Amino acid sequence: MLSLTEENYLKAVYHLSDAGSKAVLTNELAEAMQTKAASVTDMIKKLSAKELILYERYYGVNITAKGKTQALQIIRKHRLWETFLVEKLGFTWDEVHEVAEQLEHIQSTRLIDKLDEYLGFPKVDPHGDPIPDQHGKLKSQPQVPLDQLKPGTKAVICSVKDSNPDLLKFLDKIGAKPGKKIEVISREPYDESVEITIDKKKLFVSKEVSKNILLLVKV
Amino acid sequence: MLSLTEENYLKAVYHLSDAGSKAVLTNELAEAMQTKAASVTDMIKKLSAKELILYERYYGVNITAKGKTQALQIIRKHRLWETFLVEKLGFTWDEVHEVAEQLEHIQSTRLIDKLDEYLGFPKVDPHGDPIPDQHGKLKSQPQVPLDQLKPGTKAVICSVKDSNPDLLKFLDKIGAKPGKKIEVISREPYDESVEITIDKKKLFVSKEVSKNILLLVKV
DNA sequence: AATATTTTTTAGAGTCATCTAAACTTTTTA
DNA sequence: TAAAAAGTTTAGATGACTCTAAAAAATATT
Repeated sequence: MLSLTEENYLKAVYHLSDAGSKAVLTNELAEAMQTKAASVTDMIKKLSAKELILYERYYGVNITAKGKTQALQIIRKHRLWETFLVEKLGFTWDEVHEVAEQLEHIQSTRLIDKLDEYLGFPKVDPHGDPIPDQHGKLKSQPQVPLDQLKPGTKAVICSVKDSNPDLLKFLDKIGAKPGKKIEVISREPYDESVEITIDKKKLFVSKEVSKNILLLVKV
Repeated sequence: MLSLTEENYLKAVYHLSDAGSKAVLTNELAEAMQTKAASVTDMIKKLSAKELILYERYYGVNITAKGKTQALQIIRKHRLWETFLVEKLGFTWDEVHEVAEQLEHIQSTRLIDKLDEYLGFPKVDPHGDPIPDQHGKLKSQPQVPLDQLKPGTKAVICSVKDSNPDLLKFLDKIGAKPGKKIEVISREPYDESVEITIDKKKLFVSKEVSKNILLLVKV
Protein backbone atom coordinates (compact mmCIF):
# COMPACT_ATOMS: atom_id res chain seq x y z
CA MET A 1 0.00 0.00 0.00
CA LEU A 2 1.38 3.36 -1.07
CA SER A 3 1.16 6.62 0.86
CA LEU A 4 -0.46 9.63 -0.76
CA THR A 5 2.96 11.12 -1.48
CA GLU A 6 4.33 7.89 -2.92
CA GLU A 7 1.33 7.70 -5.25
CA ASN A 8 1.93 11.25 -6.46
CA TYR A 9 5.61 10.61 -7.13
CA LEU A 10 4.89 7.37 -8.98
CA LYS A 11 2.32 9.08 -11.17
CA ALA A 12 4.80 11.86 -11.95
CA VAL A 13 7.45 9.30 -12.92
CA TYR A 14 4.95 7.61 -15.22
CA HIS A 15 4.00 10.84 -16.96
CA LEU A 16 7.52 12.30 -17.20
CA SER A 17 8.89 9.05 -18.61
CA ASP A 18 6.21 9.07 -21.33
CA ALA A 19 4.56 5.94 -20.01
CA GLY A 20 7.89 4.31 -19.21
CA SER A 21 9.68 4.92 -22.51
CA LYS A 22 12.56 6.92 -21.05
CA ALA A 23 14.44 7.62 -17.82
CA VAL A 24 13.45 10.51 -15.55
CA LEU A 25 16.06 12.77 -13.92
CA THR A 26 15.95 13.89 -10.30
CA ASN A 27 15.58 17.57 -11.15
CA GLU A 28 12.73 16.96 -13.59
CA LEU A 29 10.91 15.14 -10.85
CA ALA A 30 11.73 17.88 -8.35
CA GLU A 31 10.23 20.50 -10.62
CA ALA A 32 7.13 18.44 -11.35
CA MET A 33 6.56 17.76 -7.65
CA GLN A 34 7.34 21.35 -6.64
CA THR A 35 9.96 20.18 -4.20
CA LYS A 36 13.75 19.99 -3.80
CA ALA A 37 16.11 17.49 -5.40
CA ALA A 38 17.15 16.16 -1.99
CA SER A 39 13.54 15.22 -1.18
CA VAL A 40 13.25 13.48 -4.54
CA THR A 41 16.35 11.39 -3.88
CA ASP A 42 14.83 10.21 -0.60
CA MET A 43 11.55 9.25 -2.22
CA ILE A 44 13.31 7.56 -5.13
CA LYS A 45 14.98 5.24 -2.62
CA LYS A 46 11.61 4.34 -1.11
CA LEU A 47 9.92 3.62 -4.44
CA SER A 48 13.01 1.72 -5.53
CA ALA A 49 12.88 -0.46 -2.40
CA LYS A 50 9.28 -1.27 -3.31
CA GLU A 51 10.42 -2.25 -6.82
CA LEU A 52 8.18 0.29 -8.51
CA ILE A 53 11.12 2.02 -10.18
CA LEU A 54 14.71 1.14 -11.08
CA TYR A 55 17.25 3.57 -9.70
CA GLU A 56 20.85 4.15 -10.65
CA ARG A 57 22.68 6.95 -8.85
CA TYR A 58 23.24 10.06 -10.99
CA TYR A 59 21.39 8.52 -13.97
CA GLY A 60 17.73 8.89 -13.06
CA VAL A 61 14.92 6.37 -12.71
CA ASN A 62 12.97 4.01 -14.94
CA ILE A 63 9.53 2.74 -14.03
CA THR A 64 9.09 -1.05 -13.69
CA ALA A 65 6.17 -3.11 -15.00
CA LYS A 66 4.86 -3.29 -11.44
CA GLY A 67 5.17 0.48 -11.08
CA LYS A 68 3.46 1.09 -14.40
CA THR A 69 0.46 -1.00 -13.38
CA GLN A 70 0.13 0.86 -10.09
CA ALA A 71 0.50 4.24 -11.79
CA LEU A 72 -2.21 3.31 -14.28
CA GLN A 73 -4.57 2.37 -11.45
CA ILE A 74 -4.18 5.88 -10.08
CA ILE A 75 -4.59 7.41 -13.53
CA ARG A 76 -7.71 5.28 -14.04
CA LYS A 77 -9.20 6.75 -10.89
CA HIS A 78 -8.19 10.28 -11.84
CA ARG A 79 -9.79 10.05 -15.27
CA LEU A 80 -12.97 8.36 -14.08
CA TRP A 81 -13.45 11.06 -11.44
CA GLU A 82 -12.85 13.79 -14.03
CA THR A 83 -15.48 12.20 -16.22
CA PHE A 84 -17.90 12.08 -13.29
CA LEU A 85 -17.30 15.72 -12.41
CA VAL A 86 -17.96 16.91 -15.96
CA GLU A 87 -20.70 14.51 -17.04
CA LYS A 88 -22.70 14.28 -13.84
CA LEU A 89 -21.93 17.32 -11.72
CA GLY A 90 -21.65 19.86 -14.55
CA PHE A 91 -18.07 20.97 -13.95
CA THR A 92 -16.25 22.48 -16.93
CA TRP A 93 -13.14 20.65 -18.07
CA ASP A 94 -10.81 23.36 -16.80
CA GLU A 95 -12.14 23.00 -13.24
CA VAL A 96 -11.79 19.29 -12.69
CA HIS A 97 -8.07 18.65 -12.42
CA GLU A 98 -7.46 19.91 -8.88
CA VAL A 99 -10.38 18.02 -7.36
CA ALA A 100 -9.54 14.85 -9.29
CA GLU A 101 -6.01 15.07 -7.86
CA GLN A 102 -7.59 14.54 -4.46
CA LEU A 103 -10.23 12.00 -5.46
CA GLU A 104 -7.69 9.74 -7.21
CA HIS A 105 -6.28 8.75 -3.81
CA ILE A 106 -9.50 7.31 -2.38
CA GLN A 107 -8.81 3.66 -1.64
CA SER A 108 -11.69 1.43 -2.71
CA THR A 109 -11.65 -0.86 -5.69
CA ARG A 110 -15.37 -1.39 -5.27
CA LEU A 111 -16.00 2.36 -5.44
CA ILE A 112 -14.04 2.89 -8.62
CA ASP A 113 -15.55 -0.11 -10.39
CA LYS A 114 -19.07 1.03 -9.44
CA LEU A 115 -18.25 4.53 -10.63
CA ASP A 116 -16.97 3.12 -13.93
CA GLU A 117 -20.24 1.23 -14.35
CA TYR A 118 -22.32 4.29 -13.38
CA LEU A 119 -20.57 6.34 -16.06
CA GLY A 120 -21.22 3.64 -18.66
CA PHE A 121 -17.62 2.38 -18.91
CA PRO A 122 -16.23 5.45 -20.68
CA LYS A 123 -13.18 4.94 -22.92
CA VAL A 124 -11.80 8.47 -22.58
CA ASP A 125 -12.00 11.32 -20.06
CA PRO A 126 -13.23 14.86 -20.83
CA HIS A 127 -9.76 15.81 -22.10
CA GLY A 128 -9.79 12.89 -24.50
CA ASP A 129 -7.25 10.85 -22.57
CA PRO A 130 -7.86 7.09 -22.53
CA ILE A 131 -9.08 5.50 -19.28
CA PRO A 132 -7.14 2.35 -18.24
CA ASP A 133 -9.20 -0.77 -17.46
CA GLN A 134 -9.40 -2.63 -14.09
CA HIS A 135 -6.13 -4.37 -14.79
CA GLY A 136 -4.28 -1.16 -15.57
CA LYS A 137 -4.24 -1.78 -19.33
CA LEU A 138 -4.37 1.17 -21.67
CA LYS A 139 -5.65 1.13 -25.24
CA SER A 140 -3.74 3.97 -26.79
CA GLN A 141 -4.06 5.53 -30.19
CA PRO A 142 -1.06 7.23 -31.84
CA GLN A 143 -1.50 10.93 -31.13
CA VAL A 144 0.31 13.74 -32.95
CA PRO A 145 0.53 17.32 -31.68
CA LEU A 146 -0.96 20.01 -33.95
CA ASP A 147 2.41 21.75 -34.39
CA GLN A 148 3.72 18.69 -36.22
CA LEU A 149 0.94 18.28 -38.76
CA LYS A 150 1.42 19.31 -42.40
CA PRO A 151 -0.98 21.75 -44.07
CA GLY A 152 -3.82 19.88 -45.76
CA THR A 153 -4.06 17.24 -43.02
CA LYS A 154 -7.48 16.39 -41.60
CA ALA A 155 -7.60 15.09 -38.04
CA VAL A 156 -9.74 14.65 -34.93
CA ILE A 157 -8.83 16.26 -31.62
CA CYS A 158 -7.97 13.49 -29.18
CA SER A 159 -6.71 15.15 -26.08
CA VAL A 160 -4.99 18.15 -24.56
CA LYS A 161 -1.52 17.83 -23.04
CA ASP A 162 -1.47 20.67 -20.53
CA SER A 163 -4.36 20.97 -18.08
CA ASN A 164 -3.78 24.67 -17.42
CA PRO A 165 -7.21 26.28 -16.84
CA ASP A 166 -6.42 29.28 -19.05
CA LEU A 167 -5.54 27.00 -21.95
CA LEU A 168 -8.70 24.94 -21.45
CA LYS A 169 -10.87 28.07 -21.29
CA PHE A 170 -9.32 29.30 -24.54
CA LEU A 171 -9.94 25.96 -26.24
CA ASP A 172 -13.53 26.07 -25.03
CA LYS A 173 -13.88 29.52 -26.57
CA ILE A 174 -12.77 28.32 -30.00
CA GLY A 175 -14.72 25.06 -29.69
CA ALA A 176 -11.66 22.80 -29.62
CA LYS A 177 -12.99 19.83 -27.65
CA PRO A 178 -11.89 16.19 -27.99
CA GLY A 179 -13.87 14.64 -30.84
CA LYS A 180 -13.96 17.78 -32.96
CA LYS A 181 -12.71 17.54 -36.55
CA ILE A 182 -10.16 20.07 -37.78
CA GLU A 183 -8.13 20.70 -40.90
CA VAL A 184 -4.67 22.25 -41.05
CA ILE A 185 -4.62 25.08 -43.61
CA SER A 186 -1.19 26.67 -43.28
CA ARG A 187 1.71 27.41 -40.95
CA GLU A 188 3.17 30.93 -40.61
CA PRO A 189 6.97 30.77 -40.84
CA TYR A 190 7.37 33.89 -38.69
CA ASP A 191 5.85 32.72 -35.37
CA GLU A 192 4.96 29.12 -36.28
CA SER A 193 1.28 29.79 -35.63
CA VAL A 194 -1.09 27.44 -37.45
CA GLU A 195 -4.24 28.27 -39.38
CA ILE A 196 -6.92 25.64 -38.97
CA THR A 197 -10.54 25.06 -39.83
CA ILE A 198 -12.82 24.17 -36.93
CA ASP A 199 -16.64 24.27 -37.05
CA LYS A 200 -16.27 25.52 -40.63
CA LYS A 201 -14.48 28.63 -39.33
CA LYS A 202 -10.86 29.53 -40.00
CA LEU A 203 -8.60 30.75 -37.21
CA PHE A 204 -4.97 30.96 -36.12
CA VAL A 205 -3.58 29.26 -33.04
CA SER A 206 -0.13 30.03 -31.65
CA LYS A 207 2.77 27.58 -31.54
CA GLU A 208 2.35 27.39 -27.76
CA VAL A 209 -1.26 26.25 -28.03
CA SER A 210 -0.70 24.00 -31.04
CA LYS A 211 1.93 21.99 -29.12
CA ASN A 212 -0.74 21.04 -26.60
CA ILE A 213 -3.47 19.85 -28.95
CA LEU A 214 -3.04 16.14 -29.69
CA LEU A 215 -4.77 14.71 -32.72
CA LEU A 216 -5.66 11.40 -34.30
CA VAL A 217 -4.89 11.52 -38.01
CA LYS A 218 -7.32 9.51 -40.13
CA VAL A 219 -5.65 6.92 -42.32
CA MET B 1 -7.16 24.67 7.20
CA LEU B 2 -7.22 21.43 9.16
CA SER B 3 -5.12 18.35 8.50
CA LEU B 4 -6.83 15.03 7.89
CA THR B 5 -6.06 13.91 11.43
CA GLU B 6 -7.30 17.15 12.96
CA GLU B 7 -10.55 16.77 11.05
CA ASN B 8 -11.01 13.25 12.34
CA TYR B 9 -10.38 14.26 15.95
CA LEU B 10 -12.74 17.23 15.69
CA LYS B 11 -15.48 15.05 14.28
CA ALA B 12 -14.97 12.54 17.09
CA VAL B 13 -15.22 15.31 19.70
CA TYR B 14 -18.46 16.49 18.11
CA HIS B 15 -20.02 13.04 18.15
CA LEU B 16 -18.79 11.99 21.59
CA SER B 17 -19.99 15.26 23.13
CA ASP B 18 -23.48 14.68 21.67
CA ALA B 19 -23.23 17.71 19.41
CA GLY B 20 -21.48 19.77 22.06
CA SER B 21 -23.81 19.13 24.98
CA LYS B 22 -21.16 17.60 27.25
CA ALA B 23 -17.41 17.41 27.83
CA VAL B 24 -15.33 14.61 26.31
CA LEU B 25 -12.61 12.83 28.30
CA THR B 26 -9.17 11.99 26.95
CA ASN B 27 -9.66 8.25 27.25
CA GLU B 28 -13.01 8.31 25.45
CA LEU B 29 -11.36 10.10 22.58
CA ALA B 30 -8.42 7.70 22.63
CA GLU B 31 -10.74 4.73 22.31
CA ALA B 32 -12.79 6.35 19.55
CA MET B 33 -9.67 7.26 17.58
CA GLN B 34 -8.03 3.87 18.22
CA THR B 35 -4.96 5.53 19.64
CA LYS B 36 -3.22 6.21 22.96
CA ALA B 37 -4.13 8.85 25.54
CA ALA B 38 -0.76 10.56 25.10
CA SER B 39 -1.45 11.15 21.42
CA VAL B 40 -4.87 12.54 22.26
CA THR B 41 -3.39 15.04 24.71
CA ASP B 42 -1.06 16.30 21.97
CA MET B 43 -3.87 16.73 19.47
CA ILE B 44 -6.12 18.37 22.07
CA LYS B 45 -3.48 21.06 22.47
CA LYS B 46 -3.41 21.67 18.73
CA LEU B 47 -7.18 21.91 18.34
CA SER B 48 -7.29 24.08 21.43
CA ALA B 49 -4.71 26.47 19.97
CA LYS B 50 -6.96 26.77 16.91
CA GLU B 51 -9.90 27.58 19.22
CA LEU B 52 -11.97 24.67 17.98
CA ILE B 53 -12.23 23.17 21.45
CA LEU B 54 -11.85 24.39 25.03
CA TYR B 55 -9.38 22.40 27.04
CA GLU B 56 -8.86 22.23 30.77
CA ARG B 57 -6.20 19.84 32.05
CA TYR B 58 -7.64 16.68 33.63
CA TYR B 59 -11.23 17.78 32.88
CA GLY B 60 -11.67 16.96 29.21
CA VAL B 61 -12.67 19.11 26.26
CA ASN B 62 -15.71 21.04 25.11
CA ILE B 63 -16.30 21.95 21.48
CA THR B 64 -16.58 25.67 20.64
CA ALA B 65 -19.11 27.24 18.26
CA LYS B 66 -16.32 27.55 15.69
CA GLY B 67 -15.40 23.90 16.17
CA LYS B 68 -19.02 22.82 15.89
CA THR B 69 -19.44 24.61 12.56
CA GLN B 70 -16.30 23.00 11.18
CA ALA B 71 -17.32 19.56 12.44
CA LEU B 72 -20.71 19.95 10.80
CA GLN B 73 -19.07 20.81 7.47
CA ILE B 74 -17.22 17.51 7.61
CA ILE B 75 -20.39 15.67 8.67
CA ARG B 76 -22.26 17.34 5.79
CA LYS B 77 -19.70 15.97 3.36
CA HIS B 78 -19.78 12.52 4.94
CA ARG B 79 -23.55 12.25 4.74
CA LEU B 80 -23.81 13.63 1.21
CA TRP B 81 -21.22 11.11 0.01
CA GLU B 82 -23.06 8.29 1.78
CA THR B 83 -26.23 9.34 0.03
CA PHE B 84 -24.42 9.39 -3.31
CA LEU B 85 -22.94 5.94 -2.77
CA VAL B 86 -26.31 4.39 -1.94
CA GLU B 87 -28.61 6.33 -4.29
CA LYS B 88 -26.40 6.55 -7.35
CA LEU B 89 -23.77 3.82 -7.17
CA GLY B 90 -25.96 1.14 -5.62
CA PHE B 91 -23.99 0.51 -2.44
CA THR B 92 -25.90 -0.98 0.48
CA TRP B 93 -26.03 1.14 3.62
CA ASP B 94 -23.70 -1.15 5.55
CA GLU B 95 -20.93 -0.69 2.94
CA VAL B 96 -20.74 3.07 2.72
CA HIS B 97 -19.24 4.20 6.00
CA GLU B 98 -15.58 3.33 5.35
CA VAL B 99 -15.47 4.96 1.91
CA ALA B 100 -17.34 8.05 3.14
CA GLU B 101 -14.71 8.39 5.90
CA GLN B 102 -12.21 8.99 3.10
CA LEU B 103 -14.41 11.09 0.82
CA GLU B 104 -15.39 13.48 3.61
CA HIS B 105 -11.86 14.92 3.58
CA ILE B 106 -11.88 16.08 -0.06
CA GLN B 107 -11.41 19.84 0.01
CA SER B 108 -13.72 21.59 -2.45
CA THR B 109 -16.75 23.62 -1.48
CA ARG B 110 -17.78 23.71 -5.12
CA LEU B 111 -17.69 19.91 -5.32
CA ILE B 112 -19.85 19.36 -2.29
CA ASP B 113 -22.42 21.97 -3.27
CA LYS B 114 -22.66 20.49 -6.78
CA LEU B 115 -23.03 17.04 -5.27
CA ASP B 116 -25.80 18.33 -2.98
CA GLU B 117 -27.61 19.73 -6.00
CA TYR B 118 -27.08 16.53 -8.02
CA LEU B 119 -28.66 14.51 -5.23
CA GLY B 120 -31.64 16.88 -5.08
CA PHE B 121 -30.72 18.56 -1.77
CA PRO B 122 -31.46 15.55 0.43
CA LYS B 123 -32.50 16.24 4.02
CA VAL B 124 -31.23 12.97 5.48
CA ASP B 125 -28.63 10.34 4.60
CA PRO B 126 -29.34 6.62 4.06
CA HIS B 127 -29.14 6.01 7.83
CA GLY B 128 -31.75 8.72 8.42
CA ASP B 129 -29.28 11.20 9.89
CA PRO B 130 -29.94 14.85 8.98
CA ILE B 131 -27.56 16.54 6.50
CA PRO B 132 -26.29 19.97 7.64
CA ASP B 133 -26.70 22.86 5.16
CA GLN B 134 -23.87 24.94 3.55
CA HIS B 135 -23.55 27.03 6.68
CA GLY B 136 -23.21 24.02 8.96
CA LYS B 137 -26.72 24.34 10.35
CA LEU B 138 -28.58 21.24 11.37
CA LYS B 139 -32.34 20.91 11.48
CA SER B 140 -32.80 18.23 14.07
CA GLN B 141 -35.89 16.44 15.14
CA PRO B 142 -36.15 15.03 18.66
CA GLN B 143 -35.22 11.39 18.33
CA VAL B 144 -35.94 8.75 20.95
CA PRO B 145 -34.27 5.31 21.04
CA LEU B 146 -36.62 2.32 20.77
CA ASP B 147 -35.62 1.01 24.19
CA GLN B 148 -37.20 4.07 25.80
CA LEU B 149 -40.60 3.93 24.11
CA LYS B 150 -43.68 2.73 26.01
CA PRO B 151 -45.83 -0.12 24.66
CA GLY B 152 -48.59 1.24 22.44
CA THR B 153 -46.47 4.00 20.94
CA LYS B 154 -46.45 4.46 17.18
CA ALA B 155 -43.33 5.99 15.63
CA VAL B 156 -41.25 6.34 12.47
CA ILE B 157 -37.67 5.10 12.25
CA CYS B 158 -35.42 8.13 11.87
CA SER B 159 -31.91 6.86 12.07
CA VAL B 160 -29.53 4.22 13.38
CA LYS B 161 -26.92 5.10 15.99
CA ASP B 162 -24.26 2.48 15.38
CA SER B 163 -22.99 1.98 11.83
CA ASN B 164 -21.73 -1.55 12.49
CA PRO B 165 -22.22 -3.55 9.27
CA ASP B 166 -23.68 -6.57 11.11
CA LEU B 167 -26.31 -4.39 12.77
CA LEU B 168 -27.19 -2.77 9.45
CA LYS B 169 -27.47 -6.13 7.71
CA PHE B 170 -29.77 -7.36 10.47
CA LEU B 171 -31.94 -4.26 10.18
CA ASP B 172 -32.12 -4.77 6.42
CA LYS B 173 -33.26 -8.33 7.02
CA ILE B 174 -36.20 -7.22 9.21
CA GLY B 175 -36.97 -4.24 6.96
CA ALA B 176 -36.09 -1.60 9.55
CA LYS B 177 -35.07 1.31 7.30
CA PRO B 178 -35.40 5.01 8.08
CA GLY B 179 -38.92 6.12 7.17
CA LYS B 180 -40.55 2.81 8.16
CA LYS B 181 -43.47 2.97 10.62
CA ILE B 182 -43.43 0.75 13.66
CA GLU B 183 -45.54 0.18 16.77
CA VAL B 184 -44.27 -0.90 20.16
CA ILE B 185 -46.29 -3.84 21.44
CA SER B 186 -44.59 -4.93 24.65
CA ARG B 187 -41.33 -5.13 26.54
CA GLU B 188 -40.08 -8.36 28.13
CA PRO B 189 -38.98 -7.74 31.72
CA TYR B 190 -36.49 -10.61 31.62
CA ASP B 191 -34.08 -9.42 28.87
CA GLU B 192 -35.64 -6.07 28.01
CA SER B 193 -36.28 -7.18 24.45
CA VAL B 194 -39.06 -5.30 22.67
CA GLU B 195 -41.88 -6.68 20.58
CA ILE B 196 -42.74 -4.41 17.67
CA THR B 197 -44.90 -4.39 14.56
CA ILE B 198 -43.12 -3.62 11.30
CA ASP B 199 -44.58 -4.24 7.83
CA LYS B 200 -47.64 -5.68 9.66
CA LYS B 201 -45.43 -8.43 11.10
CA LYS B 202 -44.67 -8.88 14.81
CA LEU B 203 -41.16 -9.56 15.98
CA PHE B 204 -38.82 -9.22 18.96
CA VAL B 205 -35.67 -7.14 18.94
CA SER B 206 -33.04 -7.35 21.67
CA LYS B 207 -32.19 -4.53 24.07
CA GLU B 208 -28.86 -4.12 22.26
CA VAL B 209 -30.52 -3.52 18.91
CA SER B 210 -33.36 -1.40 20.31
CA LYS B 211 -30.89 1.06 21.85
CA ASN B 212 -29.60 1.82 18.36
CA ILE B 213 -32.88 2.47 16.58
CA LEU B 214 -33.83 6.13 16.89
CA LEU B 215 -37.44 7.12 16.27
CA LEU B 216 -39.58 10.15 15.70
CA VAL B 217 -42.73 9.88 17.76
CA LYS B 218 -45.78 11.40 16.10
CA VAL B 219 -47.51 14.01 18.21
C1' DA C 1 -7.68 11.01 56.12
C1' DA C 2 -4.35 8.16 54.18
C1' DT C 3 -3.70 4.93 50.67
C1' DA C 4 -4.73 2.69 46.37
C1' DT C 5 -6.51 3.06 41.83
C1' DT C 6 -7.64 5.31 37.70
C1' DT C 7 -6.97 8.87 34.52
C1' DT C 8 -4.25 12.25 32.38
C1' DT C 9 -0.09 14.61 31.25
C1' DT C 10 4.85 15.05 30.36
C1' DA C 11 9.26 13.42 28.63
C1' DG C 12 11.71 11.29 25.26
C1' DA C 13 11.93 8.79 21.10
C1' DG C 14 10.53 6.89 16.23
C1' DT C 15 8.61 7.49 11.41
C1' DC C 16 7.45 10.14 7.28
C1' DA C 17 8.17 13.81 4.34
C1' DT C 18 10.37 17.81 4.01
C1' DC C 19 14.26 21.30 4.08
C1' DT C 20 19.30 23.61 3.80
C1' DA C 21 24.05 23.17 3.31
C1' DA C 22 27.86 20.66 2.01
C1' DA C 23 29.97 16.95 -0.60
C1' DC C 24 30.26 14.36 -4.56
C1' DT C 25 29.67 12.94 -9.68
C1' DT C 26 28.95 14.01 -14.34
C1' DT C 27 28.94 17.18 -18.10
C1' DT C 28 30.34 21.34 -20.30
C1' DT C 29 33.53 24.80 -21.44
C1' DA C 30 37.71 27.08 -22.13
C1' DT D 1 42.36 17.93 -20.36
C1' DA D 2 41.88 20.73 -16.53
C1' DA D 3 38.72 23.89 -14.51
C1' DA D 4 34.04 25.48 -14.16
C1' DA D 5 29.27 24.55 -14.13
C1' DA D 6 25.41 21.73 -13.55
C1' DG D 7 23.19 18.10 -11.47
C1' DT D 8 22.79 14.70 -7.67
C1' DT D 9 23.44 12.71 -3.21
C1' DT D 10 24.49 12.71 1.75
C1' DA D 11 24.29 14.67 6.33
C1' DG D 12 21.80 16.76 9.64
C1' DA D 13 17.67 19.20 11.13
C1' DT D 14 12.51 20.30 11.43
C1' DG D 15 7.42 19.56 11.88
C1' DA D 16 3.43 16.51 12.17
C1' DC D 17 1.79 12.49 14.32
C1' DT D 18 2.62 8.59 16.75
C1' DC D 19 4.37 5.64 20.60
C1' DT D 20 6.14 3.84 25.57
C1' DA D 21 7.34 4.77 30.15
C1' DA D 22 7.21 7.58 33.99
C1' DA D 23 5.27 11.41 36.64
C1' DA D 24 1.35 13.96 38.24
C1' DA D 25 -3.48 14.82 39.34
C1' DA D 26 -8.05 13.33 40.37
C1' DT D 27 -11.07 9.83 42.16
C1' DA D 28 -12.23 5.75 44.88
C1' DT D 29 -11.43 2.74 48.81
C1' DT D 30 -10.44 1.29 53.31
